[in-house]
Parts: sequence; C-alpha cells; structure tokens
Amino acid sequence: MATSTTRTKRGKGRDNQAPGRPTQKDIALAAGVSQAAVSLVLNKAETPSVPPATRTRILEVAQELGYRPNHPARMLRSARTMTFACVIPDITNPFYPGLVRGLQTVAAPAGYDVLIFDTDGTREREARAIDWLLQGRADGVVATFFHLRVPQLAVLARKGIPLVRLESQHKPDGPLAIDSVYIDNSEAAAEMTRLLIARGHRRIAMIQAEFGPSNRRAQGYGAVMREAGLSPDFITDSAYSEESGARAMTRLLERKGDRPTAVFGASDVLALGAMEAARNAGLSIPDDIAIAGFDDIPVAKLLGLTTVRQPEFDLGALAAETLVRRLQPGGLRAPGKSHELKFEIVKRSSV
Amino acid sequence: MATSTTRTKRGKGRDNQAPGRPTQKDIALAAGVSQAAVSLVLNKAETPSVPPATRTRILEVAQELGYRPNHPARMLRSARTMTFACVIPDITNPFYPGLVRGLQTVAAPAGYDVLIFDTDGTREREARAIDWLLQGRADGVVATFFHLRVPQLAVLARKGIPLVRLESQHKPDGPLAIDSVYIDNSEAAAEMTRLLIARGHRRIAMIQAEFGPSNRRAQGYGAVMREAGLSPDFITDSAYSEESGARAMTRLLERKGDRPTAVFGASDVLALGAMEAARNAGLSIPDDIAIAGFDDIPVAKLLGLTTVRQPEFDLGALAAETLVRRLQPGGLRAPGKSHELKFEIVKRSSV
DNA sequence: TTCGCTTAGTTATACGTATTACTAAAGGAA
DNA sequence: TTCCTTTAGTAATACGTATAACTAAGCGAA
Repeated sequence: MATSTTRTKRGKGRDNQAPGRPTQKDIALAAGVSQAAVSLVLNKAETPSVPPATRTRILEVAQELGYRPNHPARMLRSARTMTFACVIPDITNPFYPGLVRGLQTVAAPAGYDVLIFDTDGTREREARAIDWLLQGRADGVVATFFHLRVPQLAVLARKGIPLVRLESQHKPDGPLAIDSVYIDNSEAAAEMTRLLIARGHRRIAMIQAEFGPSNRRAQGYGAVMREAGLSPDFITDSAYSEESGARAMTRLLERKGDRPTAVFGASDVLALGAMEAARNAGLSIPDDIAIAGFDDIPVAKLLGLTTVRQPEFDLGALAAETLVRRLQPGGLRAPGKSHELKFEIVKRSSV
Repeated sequence: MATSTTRTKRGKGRDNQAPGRPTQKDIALAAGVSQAAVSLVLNKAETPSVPPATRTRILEVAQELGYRPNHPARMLRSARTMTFACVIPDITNPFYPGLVRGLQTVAAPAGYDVLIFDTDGTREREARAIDWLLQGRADGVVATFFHLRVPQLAVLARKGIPLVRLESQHKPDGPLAIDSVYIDNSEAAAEMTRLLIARGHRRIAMIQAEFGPSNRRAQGYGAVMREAGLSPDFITDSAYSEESGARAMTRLLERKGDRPTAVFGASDVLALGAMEAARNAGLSIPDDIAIAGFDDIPVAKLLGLTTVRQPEFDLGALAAETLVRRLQPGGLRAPGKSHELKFEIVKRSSV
C-alpha cells in the first residue's frame, strides 16, 4: 500500500461544478497554455505578452467550449458582486416597480444586477436586510427604511457598502457613504392641502400609516390646516394597503356629525382603498367626498385620482447613478449628499 | 538585499475585503483555534470533535467581531448561490409583482433570494438572460419567455440549472429539469368568450399582443367564436401595455360599420388601455361597449373590469416549491412536469 | 562573447469557505 | 509497559478567477 504522502483525489475533481461548465483551466488545457494566459486574454482588450495568434486560439477554444465566466469565483476574487440590492417594503405596491425599472435602467449598462428584498415595512425584516447585506451580497443598496435610522445603517457604510436612501425630506450631509434622494414630502402635502382648501373644503381628514413617509406628509398637511385656522383630522391605520385605506375611510364615514368633505390619503394605495369604501357606501366622488392621494402610481390616472406625482423612475435612476459613482475608485470617501427631485400636483377628477 | 526567494507580500493582506469585515481566520486567531474549527462550529449544530467550552468561545468571538459569512466565498466553495432568478418581461406589469411575492414567500424560508431580470419581451434580452444564467448567478430560474423554446432553454437544464416556465398551456413531460406551471389559457379565453356571447354580443374583437400568452388566448377565443358561427376579429398591437391597448381600441373605433360591441383584451393591461380609449371617445362601459380582460391584476377590481383571474401568487409559490424540490439531492434527475392551476372568471361591471 | 532587451508566456498566490484526512495528547485496558 | 481508543482538534486542499512576480528563449548591439 502506498503511504501517507499519496495525494488522495477527493471525488472526481469536478463533483462540485455543475456538469460540463468549462473553466479557464479547461480552455488552457485545450489551447496548450496556462490558466493565467487565458484569464489575461479573456479580460484585457490588449495583451502585450500574448501574441495575436495565441490570443485568437484561446478565444476560439473558449467559444467552442461555450465558456462562461464563473460569477461567484469572480465575486470572491474581486470582492465585487456587481449587484445592487433594492430594499423596499413591498414590491406589490405599484410605486416600487417603477422605481426598480429606473434602477435597472441605469444599473444594467454599468454591469450591475438588481436584487429585491421586501421588508414588509417591519423593523424585524429591516434588521434582517442589514444582516443580509453584511454578507457581501451586494455592492450597493437602494433602500426605503421605515424604522432604521443612520445609527443602525452606518454599519453598511463602515463596511464599504454605499447606501442610497429614498427619503421624504432633505437630510444633512454626513461623513459616511450614505446618500439620499427625496422629494419634499412635507411641502408636497402642504400644497395638496392648499388645493383642497381652495376648493372650498373645511373638514379635511388625512389617512395616515403608522410608519414611513406618511409622517412627513402629515406634517405638511397639519401645518397648512392650522395656518388656515382649520383643525387637522388624522386617522391612522397600520399599513400602506388598500385594506388599511378602506378601513380608515369606513371609520370616518361612521362618524356622526363632522364627517369630512375631503380625504387626503398619505399614499395612493390608501386613497384607492378609501375611494372604494366611499363608493361602497354609496357616495359619489368628488361630489359627496373629495379624495386625494400621494405617489401617482399608474392606476391613479385610470381612476382619476388627484394626487402628488413622485418621479419614481427618476428616483430609481438617480439612486443607481449615485451608487455607480460611489463605487468608482475613491467614491466612498465623499461626504453623503441629499438630492432633491421635484414633485408635481396632478389634478384629476377625484377632487 | 535579500534575494529572489523573499516572499513579497502583495498589498497589506486585506486590501480586497472591505474594511474590517472579519473572516473565519480572524475568529480563529482571536480564539486560538484553527479556521477549520471555526467553520465547523459555525456550520454544524453538533460538533463531536469540538468540546462545548471551545465551541462557546468561538461563538462568542464571532459575535464580538460581528462575523458574517462571506456569501461569495460560500457560493464558490459550495457551488450554490442560494438565489433564484425571476426572468419576466416587465416588473411594472402589475401581474408580476404578485408572482414575485409568491416566489419570495416560498423561497425565503428555504434560504433563497430572488433576483429580477426584465426581458422587455424581446428575443435579444431573453437570450441575454440565458447567457447571464450560465454564469452561475442563480441555482434555479422561474421564467416567462416569449421567444425562446425548449431547444434554446435546454442548455440551462444540461448545466444543472432547473427552470420553471410560466406557461399558457400544458406541456408534455420531458427528460430535462424543465418544469412548467400554467393555467389553461385557451380554455379560460374560451369561457370568457362564451360569457360575452351569452350577454348577447355578436361582434366581439380581441386585442392581442404580438408575442407571449396572447396566442393561446386568441386560440380559445377564435374557436368559440367560430363554433358560434361568428367571425373572430383580431387586432394586434406590439406589447402588453396600456398604450398598445389604447392604440388598438382607437383603431377599432375608427372603423365605419362593423364596430364591435365587445372587446376582449388579451391581458388586463391591454384591456385597461382599451377602456381609457373608449372613455376618451365618449363611450360608456359596458353600455356602449363591453370590455373584458385577462389576469385580474389588482386594479381590475377597482375599475370593475370583468376578467380571468390567474392566481399569480400561487403560481409563484408553486414555481418556487418546484425549484426547491429540484435542488434537493437527486432532484435534477426527475422528468419535467407540467402543473396546472385553475383560473376563474371574475364578473364585474365592464361586461 | 557578453549583456540587455523583447517576446511569450508561466508560476505562485490570494480571495474566504467547507470538508476530508490526518494527528498529538490523554486516558484506560491488558 | 504497550497498545488502543477517545478527545480535540489541525493541516491540507479545492472551488475558479485575477494578478503580481518571475523566466526561458531568442535576438541585436557593444
């Protein structure tokens, strides 16, 4: 029996890799060169040390074998995943798909893929997102956090993962690689509230969600109401969902005397739920009750919902551009910036 | 000067890894054990060769240093990405977010993430998706292909990447790891067409898209029309978008004599575009013109669109379950199966 | 002839992890 | 004492790629 020093071949050498995916080593073998030569030819446009003939041969063999670079191996070696994570409450909220498209549109040409992580707007899942990001699954993140604040997010920046937050207000610059893109939610809500008042409404309620951008929107609404000598009328339900909107509207309609004549939903989804509840109660919109929303999701147009337009595609695109810049050499050292985009009041038939 | 054999340390040893992300080696060093011991403790619930005391120490140190496993390294070593790819035409089509949620809901507990790849329904981007998948970015794929067929997709299965197709009809079993989930689109469209005929319509047009499930739907519609002695009336536009739907409807309305009294959109998005165009033309729905759709996207309910319900969440969930099963040991060898889910005609006010 | 330069590569190493094969030390039995 | 078994690990290797450092061969110039 051969003794201890015999090299024991574990498995058949290719038990791990899926059947037949050729590697650089295979190409090297077939072309009679070293793996290093293959790597050079495959990655550099010009290779002074490899003459055209060899170059061509390598490329041909690669072609023949159907070589595809092994992504995980590249990731490990280069410490780059070429992936952006998009951390959002819920992809089924129609606001987000547009954002994702904006992201992809900029990310793809730069070589980045987009991973979606839904948090459901809960603190627990937001924390899990952080943990997950710390495993090095993405080079950068675009995120909406309802619960976590800079102290909890700073760890990403410290570990070299730039973050772009989707925000509802200007954020002061900070030393870390945490940027934000936002529209002025407070001012936007204020303007919508002014519109409602201008249309003669005095009893205007706002349907809020517990967390998220709803707060800032409520601020703008509250300020304008008080300015006008009216009292803000908040009704809060849990989530940004139609069910929540409908539930809140139902509660409003159950009131005796001071039923509102206008309802401002803190998001379109909430407003749509409210619309449905109002219709089910036999009310006509806007005659019996006016309804306004926030976001301008694609359906809003179809339903004639008066709302605040957020340029979700542009927000996504801008976020991606910011990340791409951050990931260029030295980009992580720049201070965190806050970029404002403009909203627009879209007047339709619901007000 | 020391000579050639001096080991030159490239960089500072940690120039690649982001600042301060600790590795198993760091833990090993701090705990006074080997990297192998750390790996064992971190991954196995029971470690016969590591006594409780050492185990605890290692876990404590890991905790202290804030260790997170390096995902790329794991991927490389284990040849598993723990990622599913979801290849779809367009995430902004409201049909897909629900599907994605279904996917995620099953995938997440099994440890899989979900990557989104939009093809825009073009052949070129579908081909690129294949290429991208061959780089080993995902362990499994759920996909809707408009152009590629089994011959082009087989390469995935051959390289060990199981695929679940979202289909519009039953597919025969095959030897490869290519499964499908579907609802009987032809029968569903047939049933909707019967409903329209039962409501007294004789001139019923169908708005189609050039590629995708529209074909099968058209077949069901066509068959029923001919059976009833009516002539099918197809109008085709390019994509599954509101613009396409509106354009097609406008063309229909420009006709002189034989304007349809009912229009069947091959998808809800097409139907919604048609609705809008009809309304803009001053027609009332369903009195002047009835409109039906296909998919039952969330908006359909709000707009009272009569449509065919596809259980998109369940489709996604089932697809994910199929992939999870495929990725269990030996799962790749089972023949490809086709799973049917049931549709439902949802009658609302547009017909 | 000897040196130096160019050409055409190769060798060696590292990224972080998982796993197999090995081993030193201690304790118990014969 | 010697041998065996258990305990508590360690060493070595591989995954596929990228890259810095090295080198052998050939040629021209001094």
